[in-house]
Amino acid sequence: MTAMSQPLRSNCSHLKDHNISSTRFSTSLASLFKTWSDQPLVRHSLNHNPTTLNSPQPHHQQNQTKLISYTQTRKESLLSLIKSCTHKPHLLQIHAHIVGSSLILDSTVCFQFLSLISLSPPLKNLTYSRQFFDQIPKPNAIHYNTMIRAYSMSDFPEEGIYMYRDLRRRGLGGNPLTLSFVIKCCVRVKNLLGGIQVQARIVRDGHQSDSRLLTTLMDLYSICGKDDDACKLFDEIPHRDTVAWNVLISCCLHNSRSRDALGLFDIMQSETYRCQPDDVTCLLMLQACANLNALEFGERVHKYIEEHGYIGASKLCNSLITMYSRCGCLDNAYEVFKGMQGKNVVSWSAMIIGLAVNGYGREAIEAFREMQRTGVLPDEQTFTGVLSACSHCGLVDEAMNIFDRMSKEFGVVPNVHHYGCLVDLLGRAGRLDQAYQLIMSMDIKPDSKIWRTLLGACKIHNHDTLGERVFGHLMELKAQEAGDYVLLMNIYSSAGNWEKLAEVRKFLKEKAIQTTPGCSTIILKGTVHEFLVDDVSHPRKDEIYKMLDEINSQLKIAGYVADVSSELHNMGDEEKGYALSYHSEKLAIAFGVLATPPGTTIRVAKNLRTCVDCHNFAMILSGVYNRKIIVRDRTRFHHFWEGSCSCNGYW
DNA sequence: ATAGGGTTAG
Repeated sequence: MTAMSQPLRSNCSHLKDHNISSTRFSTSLASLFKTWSDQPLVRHSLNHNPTTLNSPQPHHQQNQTKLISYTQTRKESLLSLIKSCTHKPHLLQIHAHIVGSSLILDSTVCFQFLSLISLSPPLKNLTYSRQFFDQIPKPNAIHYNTMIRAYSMSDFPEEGIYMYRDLRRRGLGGNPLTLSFVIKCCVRVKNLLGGIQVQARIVRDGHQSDSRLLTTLMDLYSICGKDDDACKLFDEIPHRDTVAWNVLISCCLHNSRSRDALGLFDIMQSETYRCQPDDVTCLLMLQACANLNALEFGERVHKYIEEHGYIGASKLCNSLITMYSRCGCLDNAYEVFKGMQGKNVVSWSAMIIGLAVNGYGREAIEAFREMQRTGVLPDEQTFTGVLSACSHCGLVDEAMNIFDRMSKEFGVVPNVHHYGCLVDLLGRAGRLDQAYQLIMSMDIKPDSKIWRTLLGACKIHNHDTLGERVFGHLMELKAQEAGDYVLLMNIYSSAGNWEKLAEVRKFLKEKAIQTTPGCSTIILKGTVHEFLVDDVSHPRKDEIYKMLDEINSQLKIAGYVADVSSELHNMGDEEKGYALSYHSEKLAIAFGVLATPPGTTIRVAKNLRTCVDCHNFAMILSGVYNRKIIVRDRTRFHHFWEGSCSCNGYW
C-alpha cells in the first residue's frame, strides 16, 4: 500500500510540492485521452514504416505543420504523464494508448515508458517490461540498455546476457554502457566465459582504456576466483581511482587474502599512487581487520573514519561494531553501538552476534528484548545471533522458545544456520538423539557443517555409535575433512575403542591425510609469538615450561583437575594429564603470565577449537594469577577473569 | 535526440 502510493522521488518533485492528488491526475489523463480520441487510432504492425505515418500529402502543407505540432504536444503531454505516473491503472491506460497509436514508433516515448516500468520501484515489473519491449517494432540500443540494466539487477541476470546476444545479432553496436551492464549480469551468475567474450568486444570496439569498464570486469574476475587475473587487469587500468582500488581490495577479501587487503590501505595512499581511501575503502578494511583479528589496524581505520567525517554513516558504524567484536573487544563495539544514531536491524544484529561470539549469551538475549522494545523488527540474521547466543551459554529452553516464536510471530523461515545453532546446543547439552532427530526432520538438506557440529557433540559425550553414523553422513556428502577424522579418533579413544582408532590412524597414514596441528599465537609489545603443540622452539622455552609446571601445581591447589577426554593415546589417566599440559594455548598463556605483570589482559588466538581442559585451565588461572585472558579460537571468543568466564562455565 | 556504468554493513 505505502509502496504503491509513494511518489517517484526522482521525477515527481513537482507533484509532491503542489500535492496533486491522484484524482487530479486522472482528470488530466482523461482530458488527454479525450483529445486523442479525435485522432484516428493507428493500428501498429511490426513492419510499419514510421515515416509514412508522419508524412501526410505534400499539398496539405498547412495541415502538416498543424499535425506535427499537434503530435508534438500530444507527445509532450504523454511524456509528462509517464514521468508523474504512480498508479498501475494509469500505467495500463498509458500502455494501451502507446501501443494503439503511432507513439509506439517514437523511441523517446518507448524509452521513457520502459524506464518507468523496469526501473522505478513502485511500478517495477520485469515481465511486464519485457512484454512491452517485445512490442516495440524497432528497439534501439537505448531500449536494450534499459532492459539489460534492469535484468542485471533482477533475479534473472542471465536473461540480460541473452538480450545482449540478441542485440548483437540485430547488428546494433552496443556502447560501453551496454558492455558494463552485461558484465554486471555475468558477475551475478559468475559467468566468466561470457565476461571474457565481452572483454574481447571491449578491445575490438576500442574501449580498452575505459577505466570504469575495466573496473567492472575486474570485479567479475574477482568474483570468479581469478584474483591473479583481476590484479593483472588492475595494472592495465590507465586511471586508477578510489573505486578501482576498492575493487582490488574487495578482490583480496573475496579470495581469502585479507592480509594483502590490509597492505593496500597504505599502498594506495603512498607517494606513488596518491589515492584517498573513501567510506567504502574503510568498510572493506574493517572486514579485513575482523578476519585477521587485527585490532590495532582496525583502530587506525576507526580514527581515519572519524577524521574524514564518515562516522555518521550507519554502514560504517555497523561494520565497526563487527570489527571490534570479532577482535574480542566488546567494550569498543558497545561504545560505537551506544553512540550511533538510527540503529537499524543490522546494528542490533551486529551487537547481538558480537555478544554471542564473545560468550555473553544472556546479555545478547537482553539486547534482543531491548531491540524489540525500540520497535526494530528482527530478521533471519538476528535470530542466528540470538540462537547462537543460547548455544554458547547452554540455554536450551530459551532457544527452543525463541525458535518456536521465530516462525510463528516473526514469519522467519528457519534456515540452515538456525538449525545449526540448535544442533550445537542440543548436542552440547547431551541430547544427542534429539539433535539427530532434529536434523532428520529438517525440510532443508543438512550440510556438512551441521553434521560436523553433531560429530563434535558426539566427541564431547563419548558417543561412538552415533559418532560413526554421523561420520557416515559426512562421507555420503563427500565432505569429510582432516579435522573430522581427528574427531572420530577422539571419539574412539574416549570410548576405549583402540582397534577402530588404530584403523583410522592407519587409513590417514596410507592416504597421507595431513591433520592441522594446533597452533596458538600471542602478541606482546608488537611481536607475534607462535606456539605449536609440545613446542620447544621458543627462545625462552625453558622458562616457559618451568612456568607451566608451576602454574599446574598452583591450579591443582585451586581445584583444577585435568579433563582427559581430548586425548588420543591409550594410556592411564595420570599420563594423560601430563600429555595435555602441552596444548599450544597453554604454552602461549604460560608465556603470557611469564612476560606480563598481574592485572594485564592476555590475548591468545588459536587456529582450532579450544578443548574443555584448556578452557577450565584458563578460567582457574585467570583468578589465581590475576590476569584477564581472552582466547579466540576457530569459532568464538572465551573471556576469562577472576576465575570465571563470560559463558558461565558452559564450554 | 532519448539514459547512463564500477566498489559497500550484521
